[in-house]
Amino acid sequence: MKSREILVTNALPYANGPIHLGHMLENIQTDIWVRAMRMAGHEVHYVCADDAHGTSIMLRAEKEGITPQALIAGVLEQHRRDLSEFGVAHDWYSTTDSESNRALTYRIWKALVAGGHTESKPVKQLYDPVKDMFLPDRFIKGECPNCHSKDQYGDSCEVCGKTYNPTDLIEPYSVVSGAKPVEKESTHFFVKLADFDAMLQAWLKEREREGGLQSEVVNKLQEWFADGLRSWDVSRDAPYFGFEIPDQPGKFFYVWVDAPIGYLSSFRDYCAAWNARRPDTPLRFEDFVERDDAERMGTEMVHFIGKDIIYFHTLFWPAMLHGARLRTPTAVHVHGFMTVDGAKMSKSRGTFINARTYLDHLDPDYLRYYLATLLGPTLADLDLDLKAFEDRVNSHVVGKWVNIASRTAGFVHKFFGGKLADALPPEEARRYASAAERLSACAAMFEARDYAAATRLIVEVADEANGYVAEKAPWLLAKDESRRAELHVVCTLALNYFRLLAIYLAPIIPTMAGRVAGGLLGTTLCDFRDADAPLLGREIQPFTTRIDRIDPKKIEAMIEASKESLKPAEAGPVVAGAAAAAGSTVTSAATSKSSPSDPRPAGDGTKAGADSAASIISIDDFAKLDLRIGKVLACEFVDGSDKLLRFELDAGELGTRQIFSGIRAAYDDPPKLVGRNVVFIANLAPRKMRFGVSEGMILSAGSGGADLHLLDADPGATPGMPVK
RNA sequence: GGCUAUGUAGCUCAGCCGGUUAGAGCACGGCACUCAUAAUGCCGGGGUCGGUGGUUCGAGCCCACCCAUAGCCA
Repeated sequence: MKSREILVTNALPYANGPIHLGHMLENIQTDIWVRAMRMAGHEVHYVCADDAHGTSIMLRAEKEGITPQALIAGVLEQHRRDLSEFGVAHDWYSTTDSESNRALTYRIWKALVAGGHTESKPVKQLYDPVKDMFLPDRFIKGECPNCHSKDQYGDSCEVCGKTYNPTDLIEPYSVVSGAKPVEKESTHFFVKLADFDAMLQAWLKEREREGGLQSEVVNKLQEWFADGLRSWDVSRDAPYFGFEIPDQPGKFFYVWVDAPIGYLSSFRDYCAAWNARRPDTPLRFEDFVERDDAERMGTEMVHFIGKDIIYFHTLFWPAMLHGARLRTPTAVHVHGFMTVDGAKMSKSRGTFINARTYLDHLDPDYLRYYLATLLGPTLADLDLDLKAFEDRVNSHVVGKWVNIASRTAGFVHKFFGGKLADALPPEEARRYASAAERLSACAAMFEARDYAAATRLIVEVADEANGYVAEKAPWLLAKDESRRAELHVVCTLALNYFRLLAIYLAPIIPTMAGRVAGGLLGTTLCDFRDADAPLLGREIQPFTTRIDRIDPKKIEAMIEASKESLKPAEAGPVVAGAAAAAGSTVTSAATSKSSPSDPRPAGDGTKAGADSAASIISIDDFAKLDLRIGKVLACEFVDGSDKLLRFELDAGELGTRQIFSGIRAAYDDPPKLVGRNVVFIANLAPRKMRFGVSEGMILSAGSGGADLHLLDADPGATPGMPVK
């Protein structure tokens, strides 16, 4: 198959609250897709960002007594950490409150203005006379005009379900100040969607035909055309946290204008960083974004979103792009929502689970696996049934898959010096080929986002593997010395079944699959084609990597902790909204503690949000680093420190180096690291520590704490070799 | 209220263009095995396919209406 170049995004989490399991559903779905497409040989760029603007953020920052910039910077850090610890491997994670996003937003707006696709007209809206601001519907409450329930929001009644206008409320009041809102007129700016009617209908049909849009999504959108596309109000009055509209002081872009543009500006920042590091193989932003370039290059742009934000992504977004002569999305993949134990996530039941709370108790790959068994290409909602979650992960992952290796590897070490057989006899070769052939269908299932089908197939083959082992009964063969060759073959095939399954499980449970396959077989899992031929004649390691079963006590503890976590957060009704939504306009228990920090740095094209991962350096800066391969000669705990490990590295021509590294939480068995090649900075100024002098720094990936992973070099790298 | 979806064994789901006794996994019961993290293998019980009516030689699958659930309604 021809290798494709794909820009992938998932919806931007709102920077007003922590990542919760609803977000994780989407991020996991997208991440599995990205990993699978890469394993199928395609080039995928996966970016995301925080959605940082809007009234909610502004008010929340005010309430906490900090600037909105400080608020979103703190949240951004949390979001990045939570997502990366779940194994969601965004290539770039930015924020919509960046200078590059401002520039792109302005460019698109100016193109729309120049094309005559905008208009302005007066709009009457409810206004808070005390706070001096216009009130979005969700910031007005009052008595429902239909059922007379008290304290209902301005757009719909949660008791009777009736939708209405905020002006219909009886005894309305502002959620912000409590004042009675008054009607006030203001000029708003609009995008004339009707200009794009024909273009959008054609685009929808074409995308549906090519599989870029689910037909139920296109069906749903028909109602918009049936009623005739109205102009879209894209402006908000000050005070508002967002981008001011060019030449219109006091008018700001509605958050939904610059949010999707954030996909592109995040990607632009990523391209800049990429090109600084790899000028020889540049990544051209234009090839993915400019209409003509994208068409010429055949690049794709794929969005993953929740069903709540369909129309933003399939009407407004393509219209804006088209109006600005930019490429439109190749695909918008829509998923349903997650419920927990059959009901909406509920704070009081403890089923409103934040990503962090989950991570405190359970391994992220468990959830990734469980969700994969449920995820299909439809908009149907998924239920996290906690009992099923426990049972299925324990049965499939541990009982079936890991068990294959765990029950056969021992024989290989006991009788065959840890080496796999050099060849398989015809029956076993046929079995392997047939399993590989059947599993190869997984690649297409992953691409079609039918992970449930892929896991079904994987489980089927795992069952077959266990059946094979039971049928051949290696424990009986082991008792008969004359049947050693047979035993060798059985274990070799079983371990190859295991490896085969690991390859196709890798997109779903990358950490577990990588750890087990790496630890036992000494192989990496990054290409589906590795499944074509079995691993033969190869030495394997003893089976020691445990994948623990889910302990139900940990699930209980997580639920308890989720109940706890909302207690300190009752800060008042900033916004409530549909709390279970997994899309981008989600708010929830406010647990972020942003430290007071400086406001936005001067706009110079670098990312705002003030943090390390993003600023751009020149090639010269990079050249200053002397990165080297070091072979671990010794590694031990450091007395008096619970964070540090002491390393002695063989640095080749540089001699030996002593380095203290704060990775003890992630590597609690230091002798195991001896013999490994690591990457370290050789020209870092030596630093005297209480325990001795540290002569460099060892590189590891991750967010800190137990989430740190040493970098490995492929065979061929020798101590002292420079890393460039 | 309108629209789009969803509703199949205790649980989570699969059922291609309507076609013989409706499938899987988990859970449950029995047997076997003891290599393996009480893991695995074999056998079994369990469903009027949300409801009602209709089209058809034949419907879980098509049509109508109803009920429940979810999301959206610029």
